[in-house]
Amino acid sequence: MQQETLNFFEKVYQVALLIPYGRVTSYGAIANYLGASRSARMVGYAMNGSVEKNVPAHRVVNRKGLLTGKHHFDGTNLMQQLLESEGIQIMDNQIQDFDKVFWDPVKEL
DNA sequence: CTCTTGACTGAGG
DNA sequence: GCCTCAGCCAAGA
Repeated sequence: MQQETLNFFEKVYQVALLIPYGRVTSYGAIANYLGASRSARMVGYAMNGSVEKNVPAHRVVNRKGLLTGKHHFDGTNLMQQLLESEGIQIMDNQIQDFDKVFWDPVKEL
């Protein structure tokens, strides 16, 4: 489903939308899937419009499983609550059992 | 065209 | 294992 017609941002959105319920992934994983493993920052940068794109950005965290992007939500623990509502355990902005809930688009797709 | 910004990552101390 | 530094790349001013 690799459409070169899509922009980098839109590709990020597409992958993010494919994240299964109760799973999470990292910016680097998405970037790697897009063939831009060096552009992990762009993935997060693209998420600025994730809300408008209906993208589950709360399922996307950094490689440590840390909710680094929670600032970009309502500004509170909204991101954490969304993840917890999906069955993901979070403690101190850090996903517990990260390697268990981790979803790698390269391997899964 | 140049400079700045950033929801990142890997390597080194 | 934690902290710091540097590299990387795209978009906006």
